[in-house]
Amino acid sequence: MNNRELADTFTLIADLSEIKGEIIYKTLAYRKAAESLAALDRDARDYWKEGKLREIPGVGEAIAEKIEELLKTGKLKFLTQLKKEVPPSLTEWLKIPGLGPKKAGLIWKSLKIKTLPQLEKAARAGKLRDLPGMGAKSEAAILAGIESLARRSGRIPLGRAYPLAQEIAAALKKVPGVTAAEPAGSLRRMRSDVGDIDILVAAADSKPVMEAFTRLPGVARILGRGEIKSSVEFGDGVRAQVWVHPPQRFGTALQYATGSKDHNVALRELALKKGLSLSEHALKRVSDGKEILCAEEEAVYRALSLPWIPPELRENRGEVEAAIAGKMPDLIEIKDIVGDFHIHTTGSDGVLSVLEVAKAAVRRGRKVIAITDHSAGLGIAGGLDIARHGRQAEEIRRAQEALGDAITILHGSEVEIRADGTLDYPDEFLAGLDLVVASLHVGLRQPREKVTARALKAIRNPHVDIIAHPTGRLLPEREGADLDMEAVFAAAAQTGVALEINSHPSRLDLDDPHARRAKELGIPIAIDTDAHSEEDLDRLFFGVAIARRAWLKKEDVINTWPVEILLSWLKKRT
DNA sequence: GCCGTTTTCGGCCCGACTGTTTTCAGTCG
Repeated sequence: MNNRELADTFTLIADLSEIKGEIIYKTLAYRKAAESLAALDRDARDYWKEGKLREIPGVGEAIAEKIEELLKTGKLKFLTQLKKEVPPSLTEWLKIPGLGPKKAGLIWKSLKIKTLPQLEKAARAGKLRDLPGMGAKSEAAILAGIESLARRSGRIPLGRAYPLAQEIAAALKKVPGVTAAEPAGSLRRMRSDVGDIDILVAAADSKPVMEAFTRLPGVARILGRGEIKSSVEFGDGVRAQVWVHPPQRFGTALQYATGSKDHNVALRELALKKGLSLSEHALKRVSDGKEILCAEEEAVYRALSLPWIPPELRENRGEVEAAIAGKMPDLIEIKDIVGDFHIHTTGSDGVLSVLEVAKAAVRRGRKVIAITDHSAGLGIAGGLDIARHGRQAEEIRRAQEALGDAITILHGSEVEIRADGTLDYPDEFLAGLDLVVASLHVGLRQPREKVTARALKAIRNPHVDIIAHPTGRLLPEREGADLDMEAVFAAAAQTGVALEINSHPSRLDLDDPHARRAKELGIPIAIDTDAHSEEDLDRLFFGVAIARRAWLKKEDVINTWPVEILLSWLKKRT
């Protein structure tokens, strides 16, 4: 049972407990443990083996015992019993906007129904409106919620949410009286997926903002509309909400709305120690209740004697402590990146020629790129056989000649790690390439031992320089391979191979907890675009954001190295 | 159920919004 499955199990326990009517703080504790497990940088199994389960935040005696039972047996007696008391199918209902645990429990107990289709039938038959505390409107809201559920598919990948948030913010900035409009929430923290889109607006009068917001193109449904907050749902099921605060309090509001929840809790605690109270609306002195107005977010942190903390770090993973100690990391920035070592061309499944993609890279300030088309084994992508590599070498030579000093073009390959663990090209051929990226695309569902062994074999091949998108996950749906990441990290640390943060929004792999762990172990990190088109080159931005969430500095990332240093690193790696 | 440089017991996230209410409960973030 991996971390994700453990986290899902505790989320299920929390949902069922809530419907059962268990005291709220118990369910919160299960949720907190689930979040911690999902964000863990190492396998929970390792913590267990080392007897350190209780070092995981939110894991105490009872939850540690449950984790142990799950790891040992794959089952949990407590959960089996709970499922007998509360039908697990009811958790489906909780995904319906506007229907929470209390109403779910009420409907289940009063009407003796427990599935989504039964609920829809009951709502259509008008059977919900007569239940205590409910009426025709709640019944209609549940029906609308069921329909919206059919359109929505859980969390929204950052790659989709980010441009939409920018559009909304741009539209609201044009409303008269608006002095600022910024995305907040997990999107501003650049999480790889977000639940919804939060926008914070500074304006003295909220009415025109709410008016404009609820009339944005694509809005299918207005979920709520108030003076401070409104929320809408777009036709594709994505939900967005806007908060409007007066400009002189914008900093406090933006800080609050950016979160994370845990970061804010840590800040509030720090504020109290300094005799201040921090809330959504204001920063106040406890002694006399006098408000410290913060129009800028920096002012909030300054009032707490802290440097401004970049949003990507605000996950309560030590950033508040680092800020207090004056040890904020100097995070990598997009301008630090000079190289891109994972690029496709028309040689395989890209749409640009070598010359075209090289020119596009020059326009973006890159000094060195590696052309890494797929190897022959990935037939679906039209991978190159060795003969075609000869022609590509010639194409690269001509492009290099045309561009001169503007950029260094390396001849590389994204070589397939085959299902049996061998690489797609013989070692003699790999040795002749400038740079070798190795990837898992096939056999991702192999058992842990087998798929891990394949990755380790590639890491230990002396010709491999970078392992691309190590887990092979695809957002939002496909989970990565069941790799023993600690083993992968140990091997990478030993051989000095670089692990990639793939910038494509559907990958973002390594994720930030893994990238942070890799950095701790001194493993070089690559941030590449895996570009198949010109637009893909601009998505480097997402990869850098993940690196920042992983606390990476410029020097941790090989794409920032001056060309000579990079070349000598490659030379040493054969 | 977790957690502690105020506490090993008694706190824990709280405010906006909606609907069903006539003062509040449930949901959401």
